[in-house]
This record gives sequence, C-alpha cells and structure tokens, in this order.
Amino acid sequence: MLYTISEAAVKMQLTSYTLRYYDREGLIPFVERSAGGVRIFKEKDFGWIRLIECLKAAGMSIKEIKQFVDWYMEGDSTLQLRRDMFYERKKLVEEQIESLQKTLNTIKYKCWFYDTAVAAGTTSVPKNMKPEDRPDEIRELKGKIDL
Amino acid sequence: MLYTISEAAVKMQLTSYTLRYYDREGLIPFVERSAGGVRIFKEKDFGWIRLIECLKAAGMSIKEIKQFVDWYMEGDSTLQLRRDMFYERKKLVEEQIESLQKTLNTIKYKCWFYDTAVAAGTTSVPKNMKPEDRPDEIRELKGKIDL
DNA sequence: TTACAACTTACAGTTAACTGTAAGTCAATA
DNA sequence: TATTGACTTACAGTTAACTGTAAGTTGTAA
Repeated sequence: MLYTISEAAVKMQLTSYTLRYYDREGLIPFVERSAGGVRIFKEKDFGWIRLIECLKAAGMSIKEIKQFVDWYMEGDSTLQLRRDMFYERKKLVEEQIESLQKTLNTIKYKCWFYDTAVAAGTTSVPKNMKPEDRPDEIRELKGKIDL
Repeated sequence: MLYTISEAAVKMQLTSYTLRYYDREGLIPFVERSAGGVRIFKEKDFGWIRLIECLKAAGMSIKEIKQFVDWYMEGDSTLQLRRDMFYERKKLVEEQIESLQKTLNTIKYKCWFYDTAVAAGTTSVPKNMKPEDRPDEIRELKGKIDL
C-alpha cells in the first residue's frame, strides 16, 4: 500500500506541511520518491513517524530526534549511543511524571478549596479552615496556596 | 521582608526579565511599587508566583493564567468560574499523565530492545526474537516499534 | 494530449514565551 | 550632593515548531 503525502498526513493525524517540515529537518530520510520527485509513503514509514511522535511526547526536540535518526542511519556502530539515549530519556520522562503528579496534587487542593468557597460564597471559609477540619485526602496534599 | 525584582528573581529561580514579562502580561497585578515606581515584592507575592508556575506546569498558557488572575481580582462573583477552571485542568493533567505513561512504556521497550541489540552487536537479534522469548515485563508493553 | 488537482521547493510569516538593548530614572553610599 | 549600580519602560530580537504562499512540476483522467 502506497500513500501520497496528504494521504499519509490524514493517516498520521498531521498536516502535509508538518511531514514536509520533518523531511526537511532530516527526520524521515528513508521516505522514497517517485521518478518525478513525489514522496511515496509506505507502511513501515508510519512506524517511524509514530516513534518520532513518541520521542516528541517524551520531550525531545526536532534536533535531538534528528541526532537519533542520524545514528540509526549510521548502523550498528551507534547501538550504544542509541541505547544510552533511551535510558537518559527514560529517566527524564519518569521525572516529568513525578513533577506532573505534584502539580496535580496542587490542582486537587484548589478543587477542594473552590468547592468549599463556592458553597460558602466566599474564599474566607476554606482559607480560615483549620487543617483538622479539612478532609483527610486534602490535608495530606502539599502545595496549599490559598487564593 | 521586602525584595527588589532581581532578589525576587533569585528567590523564585527566574530572571528579572521573566518577572517583568509576567507583570506586563498582567499575571502579577498586585505587586506593589515604591513612590519612584520600583517594584517591591513581598512574601505573599511568592505564593502567587508559585501558583503561576504550577498552572504553567499544568499546561496553561500565559493568556489562560491571566484570565484566572482577572477572575481573582474581580472577587467572589467569579468563584464558580475559577472552580470550573480547576476541575477542567485536573482532567487535562490526569490525561497528560496517562499519555506520558504510555510514552514511558514505549521508551522502556526501546531500552530492552537496545540492551539486547548492544549485547548481540546487531538489532536483528531483538527484532527477530519471538514474543515468548522476551522478558514478561517487555512482552506486556504496547508500542513495540523495532528500529 | 490537455486540463487540473496535487505535488514540489524556496522562502516568508506566525505564535508563544521569553530575552536583550537603549535611553532614561531611582536610590544607596562615599 | 555626586556617583554609580540597579531599576524603569519601550521596543526589537530570538527560538522552536510549525504554517502559509508563490512559482513551478507531476501524474492521472477525459
């Protein structure tokens, strides 16, 4: 099954602008061309593009992803470099998740805060509430900013 | 305790450029000024700035945060709007965490893939390995892209 | 074989969130 | 009170990741 750039874009939920941009930046150097120069996408290209999306979601820039693609194109001599890259990225994503979990705790606190404020018609009620009067799951949360 | 903008920047791990930018964008309208127009940061301002950082970490743009600050400045008549904002944001952050967890699974798969490839000196070993020969925790992972 | 939609490249424009510079003002200290 | 380092605003520049346009080419269908 062969795809033009706009068919590939629909399939990948991207625009053809974005796919051309990725090509220009060297992220998909293996995508073939017709005799006339028209890009031809194949099934296996979509696996790559999905991986690129994954690396982007993991916080890598286009430049960093290009470095990985370059290593891949270079072959087995870069296996160690690629391995190390994935281990470093694993650590960073784990940290990102931890950090988001803390952010979520603050947001959850604010949900309680505003639930209580809305019920009372004023923020002074949750603001002045003693910790022992707050629900257990709220008392445990860090990041209590009363605004 | 009073702080100049550069002292506040050190304390908040930001630059004074960034603090002035936030002020320009209306994110910290309550920060006071000296008679001569110099910004004076107080302890309570830091709580706000920490909340702004939290909302940023939660994926809100400067514009969206400004909307929240405007509601806050308007007083108790906007309690419901602020409550709804935090509930919506809670949902989005939970989705973000879920999505990152999936990304992490793919990265973990690649860690195994490259560990195996480095040990063998070639990617063809992990690529051709039958699922039943892979470790349990790897077999369970989705997002297996063999590159 | 011609029409024409979809493709190509080159390059300019957009957006968000800063980041830096210039010209001038403020405030602490010698 | 004069110096000088930090502050002020206004505005221009930067970066990343697209996004859009213009001019020209390709490929399919009549």
